[in-house]
Amino acid sequence: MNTQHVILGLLKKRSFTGYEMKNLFETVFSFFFDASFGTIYPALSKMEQLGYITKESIVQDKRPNKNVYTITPAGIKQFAEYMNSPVEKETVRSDFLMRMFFGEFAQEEASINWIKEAIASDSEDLEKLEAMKRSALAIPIGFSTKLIGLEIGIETTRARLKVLQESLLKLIDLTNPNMRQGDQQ
Amino acid sequence: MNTQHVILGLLKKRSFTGYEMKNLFETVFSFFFDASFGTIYPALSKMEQLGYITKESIVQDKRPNKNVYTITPAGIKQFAEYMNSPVEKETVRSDFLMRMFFGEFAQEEASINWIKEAIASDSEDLEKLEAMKRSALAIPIGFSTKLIGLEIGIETTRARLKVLQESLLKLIDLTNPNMRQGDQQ
DNA sequence: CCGTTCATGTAAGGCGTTACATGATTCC
DNA sequence: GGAATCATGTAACGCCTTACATGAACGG
Repeated sequence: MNTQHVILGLLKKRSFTGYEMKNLFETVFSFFFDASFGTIYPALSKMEQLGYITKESIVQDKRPNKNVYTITPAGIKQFAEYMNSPVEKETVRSDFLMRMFFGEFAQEEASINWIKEAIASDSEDLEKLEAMKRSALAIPIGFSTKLIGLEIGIETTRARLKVLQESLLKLIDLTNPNMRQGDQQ
Repeated sequence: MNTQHVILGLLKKRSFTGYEMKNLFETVFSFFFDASFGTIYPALSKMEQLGYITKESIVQDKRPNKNVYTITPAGIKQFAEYMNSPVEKETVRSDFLMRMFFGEFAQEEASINWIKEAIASDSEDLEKLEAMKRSALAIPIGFSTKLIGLEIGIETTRARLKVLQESLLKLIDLTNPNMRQGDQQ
């Protein structure tokens, strides 16, 4: 799976500009995919050359002109090939977990701060995902596989948060052995 | 965080060969990092050139010769710089979740099979992670941030599995509306 | 005998990031 | 007045994947 496949999937639904695609990547896809403008625009040019998509330039006033892309039969075929290929293994790259692994080489305070940051960031993510779920359920169409990504996002983020919060308490206890419940510095 | 930083972190603990590093990436790091030989060996050459590590060639009989790498003061400094840099955002790339998102463009049977495959793969991962946790706890040193990665791996995989199993039942229900509990085909 | 482990590397190509470049409009 | 939104692109560079290349020893 690469950016081209994802773009084709989006364009199967309707036509989009590169800018709109980036917005989707930052919201609905944020949990399992990302691509920057530096990836999207060159991909669109290449796909147009390859005949998978066509470009229509739309002149706007009060706004910059925009290019709207539409999938072609060749693009539809290409997307079908992707959907028939074996599913690739999920990859995760976590600088945070790497630092937890190398925790012995960091100052205790640094580790504690990294965990606090992770909790803050995961909490934000969780809120966003829950908001997305609410809006998805507001239009009731019954169950769709589209909800699976959202559900997995929500449940795994909750699980992470729980582990992080418990770990933070344990670490603080180790760093400050004299501090007990109710104590204040 | 890139492969060089991870290698430096490993070598802070003790010296390793490229081959041994790859084993670590496949086991203890598998949940949040990966690097293939095609990444590791060129990285080691470059790091030697840059003076971050030194190479010692060891001749073995009954086994291929090997190169054991050791960190230098320059490498230690480089690693410290990494540990002082801001933590990068975690990235996930999931072909499986993308296909769930594009589920409407796949045959229902294909979606069901992908979910079954995901359940099988996650179950295997969970067993491996739990085995790793057991061996980590067998040497009791109390709490260490190293356990956080393991815990997060275990708890998020459990959360994923739960969502997947529930989703599978819902999908099968939709596909086969006449099948009820207790029915057999 | 066959698969796995041990062990290292190269080469080509694809993919992606980051920074640079531009600029009007609209909301606070 | 300043930040965000709308909107597209290039260029350089770095990183990583995949396939290729080699080959002995050992366990089942």
